[in-house]
Amino acid sequence: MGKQMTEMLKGTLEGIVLALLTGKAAYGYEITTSLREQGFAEIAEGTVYALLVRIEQKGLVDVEKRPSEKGPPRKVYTLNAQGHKELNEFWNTWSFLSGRIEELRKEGK
Amino acid sequence: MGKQMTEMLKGTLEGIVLALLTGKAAYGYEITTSLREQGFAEIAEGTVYALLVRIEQKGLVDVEKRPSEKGPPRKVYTLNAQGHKELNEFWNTWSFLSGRIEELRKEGK
DNA sequence: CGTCGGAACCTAGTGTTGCTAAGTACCGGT
DNA sequence: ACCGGTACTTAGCAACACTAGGTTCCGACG
Repeated sequence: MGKQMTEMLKGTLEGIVLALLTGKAAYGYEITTSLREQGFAEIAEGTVYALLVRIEQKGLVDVEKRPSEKGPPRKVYTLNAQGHKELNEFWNTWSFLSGRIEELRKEGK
Repeated sequence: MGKQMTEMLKGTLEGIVLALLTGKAAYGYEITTSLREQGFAEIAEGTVYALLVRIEQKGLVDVEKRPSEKGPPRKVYTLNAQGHKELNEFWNTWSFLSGRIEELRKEGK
């Protein structure tokens, strides 16, 4: 993974995952492959699982264990009220930063 | 500063500063106040200086010391060829990430 | 003359984050 | 009995922004 992308993901990856969880609960392995299909080709598996542990401990998601036909039980994550709130703040922060940066890009040319 | 913003700045602040330097050389104190005027209200002074040391060591900028009428000599930073290259990569990385995230926002509603 | 404040810069230590690399557990097919 | 895919976990590392101090230089003011 590019070093730049790695650093840029800090602070945004959590929001990305929260956004992925809106409307549709999902489990770790699913989220990882989903991210890869959506272009985040080289996101490390361990990164996603660590992030999920974090947002669980922050109380942003509810967790339910469901048996799988193909392997060990899945941990299914659902966005709860606090998670929605956090996601909302994420969009606010993102909008501000994104706005500032796009302005810089315009001025640049 | 919001925790989210702090984390989100990782990986983008360097690009922001590089962008600020395009076309116009500047020194640390100037960059800090400039950032604050542009809405990054609570950026820590030390953060900017540390970042400047970093991009200097990476060879992205040329440095020239100029005396100041009002205090210790200023270190004026100018974007060099490698800096422009890095900035270009920054815009690519940013475009990709920004595009992905905006798509997530659309899908979210 | 001394000192206070603003301009300008520097640095050691901390917390958060994503990555690396390795491992464990479960199951079907060969 | 073993391999590969599914699914999750963990310890240690590197990069980055922040905290909280500090230093240097100068003019103004009492």
